[in-house]
Amino acid sequence: MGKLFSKTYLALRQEILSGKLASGKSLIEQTLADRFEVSRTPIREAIRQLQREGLVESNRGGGLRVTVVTIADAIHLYDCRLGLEQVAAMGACENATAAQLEDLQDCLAQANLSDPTDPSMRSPNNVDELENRLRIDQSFHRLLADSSGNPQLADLLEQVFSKMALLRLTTTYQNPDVLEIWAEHEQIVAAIVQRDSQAAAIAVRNHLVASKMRVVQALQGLKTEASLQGIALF
Amino acid sequence: MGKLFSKTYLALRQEILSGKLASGKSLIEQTLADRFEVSRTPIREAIRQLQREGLVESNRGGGLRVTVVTIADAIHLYDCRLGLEQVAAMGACENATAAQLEDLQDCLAQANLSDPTDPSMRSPNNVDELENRLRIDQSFHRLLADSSGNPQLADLLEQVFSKMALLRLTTTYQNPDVLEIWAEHEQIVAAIVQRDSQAAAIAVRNHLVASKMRVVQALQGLKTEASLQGIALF
DNA sequence: CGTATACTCAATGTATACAATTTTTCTCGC
DNA sequence: GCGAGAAAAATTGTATACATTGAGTATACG
Repeated sequence: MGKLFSKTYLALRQEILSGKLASGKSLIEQTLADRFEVSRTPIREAIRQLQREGLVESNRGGGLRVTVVTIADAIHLYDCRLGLEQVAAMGACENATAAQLEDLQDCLAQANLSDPTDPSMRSPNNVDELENRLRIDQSFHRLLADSSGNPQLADLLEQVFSKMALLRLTTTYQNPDVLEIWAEHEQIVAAIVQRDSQAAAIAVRNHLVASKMRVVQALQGLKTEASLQGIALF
Repeated sequence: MGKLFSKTYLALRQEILSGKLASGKSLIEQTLADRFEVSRTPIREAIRQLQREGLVESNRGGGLRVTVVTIADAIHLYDCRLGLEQVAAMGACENATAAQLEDLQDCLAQANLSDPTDPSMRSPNNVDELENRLRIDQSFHRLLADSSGNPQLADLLEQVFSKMALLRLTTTYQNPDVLEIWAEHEQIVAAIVQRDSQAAAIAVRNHLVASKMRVVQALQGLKTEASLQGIALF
């Protein structure tokens, strides 16, 4: 029952999100078809879907490639989130169901579980632990988007998140402090629970402005580091 | 040099935006292929692109159709714009080039040209004139998005605009007063010219909140009107 | 008469062959 | 050696045939 294109879509997506297919890598239909042992047709369909999600973009001069996210893009994406997630938070104050509020709180609980005041956990060198936290963070923001009761909004945010996921591939491992976020998340949830949309919007704004700053700093750190080694990152 | 799929894409897009292919109409590859006298392959490519733009969506139960925009969707889309365009306006205050500022002002001038205090022009029964104003309005908002210097943002807004264009097919002709907007547009431009991002954000907010209200009222008018006639609009 | 099963048909999914186009590489003349 | 131009290869675009799936219909059986 599993359509071939959806299998290859999932596989490709996984490879992109895991970095196995690096940012900027150009996608050749025949090559992929050979690798996945299907014809070009399902590959094309899979690529189209990835294009819709923003994980694949067209190379200048024709051809497709895995989307490249530059520092400038990162900033721009954060600004998009800033606009959209404030609206989402206000929507959530009006429309979040009891179940959704619980889910949000569960998310916080899960995060706290792995984030005691133990300083060794604050900046874990453990990659699994980091990935786990990232997953929870993504869940949180996705949950927030869904709670807004605005599917159009959730859709747009999903696209932004996809591209940010690409970004994190290069960033977060280098910058565990990005995970100061949980106190900020708690403020957001608190405001939503109280159905205080002004406070929620402000909390989201604070969170995203701070996150943006953290990430940009991390990226610029990476950049100078890379340029010292003569690596062209962006 | 014109690839077939781009021709059929343009044709299909035109038909959708002009209403010739009505909202909700389901798209059958073979049928379209016959009509445009090409094979199914370019049709599929064209449809995928339209899907990316949000003009085509998947029907529950499989199959694709021209996107249906309900009243709820209209509200949701306005909320998305509210978030995104405020950010756009603030970005424009920082990044708009002299040329872009001029373009924005030209846009206003063009609108005023066809909007003297002549009351007969205020609610033109002239369809061409209405379409012209709509075009100018779209240009204005697109220009605003571009002036932000944030391509990601412009991209997201473009998607929103596409769906709104579908909406206007049913709405605006019935509701010429929607075009009270120009005074509001002037405030936006004034703020951007002065590089006052707070004022710009507020002006955008005012404009979109008002527009949203106008459109929702118009839609609800349509709805009751239609239900009186036993027509299921949404 | 109702229901379940098999059939039919319409639509999409997949493979493949071929065309058109673009890019690369090779060679020839300078 | 190097640039122009032609041959070759690689890549995407298009057509078409066939497979699969799913929805609807007819039919046979209880």
